[in-house]
Amino acid sequence: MEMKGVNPQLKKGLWKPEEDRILKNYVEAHGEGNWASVSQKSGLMRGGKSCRLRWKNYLRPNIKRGGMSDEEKDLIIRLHKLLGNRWSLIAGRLPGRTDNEVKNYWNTHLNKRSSQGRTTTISPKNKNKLRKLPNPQPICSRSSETNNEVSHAGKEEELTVTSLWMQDMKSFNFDAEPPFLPANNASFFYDDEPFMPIFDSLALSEAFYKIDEEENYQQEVSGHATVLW
DNA sequence: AAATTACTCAACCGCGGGACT
DNA sequence: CAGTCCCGCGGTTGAGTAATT
Repeated sequence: MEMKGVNPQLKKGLWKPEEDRILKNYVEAHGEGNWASVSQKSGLMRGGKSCRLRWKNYLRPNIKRGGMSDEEKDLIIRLHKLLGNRWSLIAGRLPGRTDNEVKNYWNTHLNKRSSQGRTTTISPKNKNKLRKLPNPQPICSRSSETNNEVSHAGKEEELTVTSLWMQDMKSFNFDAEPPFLPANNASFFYDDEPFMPIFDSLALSEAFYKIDEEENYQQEVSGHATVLW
């Protein structure tokens, strides 16, 4: 039996353009899947997981790059409220965006926890630990955003995001049509990743139940339907 | 101008689940 | 049923870069 695990021959780290070209050519010729053999057959000295990730997050057709639009930000916030950290599910609602990109965007731009408590000077040795400090604030709390982080370029964006969030809390209508079908805007979804209404709606309805049970939102929110589905 | 600090995001890791034998 | 393989997910890291001192 062959040992699984670390292969010191395998290359790690950032992909070079030449490696991208090899992987892209190989996958376009042979199709996706069986990533473990890709590195051998293509000549890439990369692990299967690395190849798969590079393809999925970067080389795959129809990947959208660049900053998130306001609509995408709004959608991420809303879906995260519903689904939590189920990034692949959230990314499935954002055409051209990957779960990794959504996760990164949330952690760096939308998650207030990651930007709180940075006012003290941290030594270089500890700087990486800073992000791991537990934070008692709930996700998306706005409690501390007025007393610091007022002097960088992201301020305007944060205000936009948080105002969207406040708007969301007022406008999201949990009595609206259940999210079981995408109705007439099917073009909203991936062409190459078909929407799966049954599984998706199970997850979403589960999220609805949780919200209903834990926070009793249905009594608090009312008004017009919003644009999730 | 150089050093330090902060931030971003591509990529890695470990784990769990499904398919197959 | 147990073992193995493969895939996909979410958490985390750290290199590269931008901003600040």
